[in-house]
Amino acid sequence: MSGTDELDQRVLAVVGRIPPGRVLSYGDVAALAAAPTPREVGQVLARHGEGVPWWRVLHADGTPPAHLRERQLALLRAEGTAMAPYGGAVDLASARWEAAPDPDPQQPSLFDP
DNA sequence: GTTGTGACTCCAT
DNA sequence: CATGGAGCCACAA
Repeated sequence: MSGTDELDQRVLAVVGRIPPGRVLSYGDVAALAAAPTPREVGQVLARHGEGVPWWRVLHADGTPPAHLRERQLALLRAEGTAMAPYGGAVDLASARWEAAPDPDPQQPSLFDP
């Protein structure tokens, strides 16, 4: 079997469960999907991104890739995503999705006073 | 096997 | 704020 296929599935799974109005950076997706590098996330979305909300993934500074800039911003704005004051970028501080690193039912809560 | 390219990110200048 | 370089990994020619 090929690990790359599994990687594709993991990346698509992570992107697929980003809720509307929320976003992640390529680096975030890479970390959550255990991708080797953020670049690979972009490659996966370029190849198989048709079935997932790819527009909820952007650069680490909240700006979308140049070739998708207009379309992606329009989609994000349509979902009510928190935009930066100047527009043209997402306010990551507000819109960044606080995803659980891994929804493990076996994993006890780290917060246990 | 080498080289160029890409939906990345970080750091220095 | 703009540029460049390095680190990074997969893929096509």
